[in-house]
Amino acid sequence: METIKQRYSKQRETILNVLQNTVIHPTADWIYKETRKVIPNISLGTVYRNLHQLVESGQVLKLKDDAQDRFDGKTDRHDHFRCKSCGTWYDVDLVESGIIQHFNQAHGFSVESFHLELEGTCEKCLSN
Amino acid sequence: METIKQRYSKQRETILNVLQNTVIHPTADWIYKETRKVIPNISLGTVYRNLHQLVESGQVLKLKDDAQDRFDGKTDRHDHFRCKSCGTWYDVDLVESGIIQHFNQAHGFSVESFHLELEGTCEKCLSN
DNA sequence: GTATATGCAAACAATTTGCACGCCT
DNA sequence: AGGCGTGCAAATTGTTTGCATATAC
Repeated sequence: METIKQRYSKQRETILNVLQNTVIHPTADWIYKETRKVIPNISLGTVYRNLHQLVESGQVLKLKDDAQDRFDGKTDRHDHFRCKSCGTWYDVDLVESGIIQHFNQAHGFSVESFHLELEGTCEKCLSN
Repeated sequence: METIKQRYSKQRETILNVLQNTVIHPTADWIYKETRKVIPNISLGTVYRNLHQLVESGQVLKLKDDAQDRFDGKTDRHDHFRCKSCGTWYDVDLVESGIIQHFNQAHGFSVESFHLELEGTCEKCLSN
């Protein structure tokens, strides 16, 4: 194990700030453009490097969209509703039972499909 | 709306066969290599084109992994457990309550996180 | 015969990386 | 001073596409 020494950088701080002040679950490119408003000469490579670091250190979540990666500055456990029509990602809270019906009523959405992805360590790897 | 006219092709049939006879949720490249064992001169472009068609026509599911796409020949509704250590995707069945505990006991897995992604149409788009 | 499917290679788009220089600590 | 961070541009990776030919119907 190796502790990552992370120095302060204006670029990283700005990127994190941008992410924590939006609800749109943006792509790297959107973040890049937004960050440029504050640091006009920041490079795309730097944005990617810092996003990667922020994900590693748990300050930011990486979401799996169709083409590009998306990022989420909200790191407390929550779920998502993704509109098939406009692609918007909404933050949502789980309800314990009658999930879908309850959900549609509460939000005015129309849920057509859902997918639960569990992550952790499988039996095989646990025994290694 | 346009009905897609899909002709028979040995390539597509073989790809679908490969997908329906594995549980590993493979990448396009793995499918390519596997298909080559049957049709040695099949091209990677053809594999991608057919995977896309099979997804469109609902015969195959596309999963969102980290880097590459993964595909699933099992199309009935089900969920996944993904091992953080070895990356394996397991097919799993949801249980109605006490999901995580029940789950760990039933499979011998150690669930560390989960994420429910709902898809459908949002309120805004419903009114268009 | 005609539209769909193919192999091949070139094009693309998102992301990563090597390098020389800059800036925290 | 030493090492992490940066900007830039080139490289890499996964996927898509144009084109001429082959095949299904």
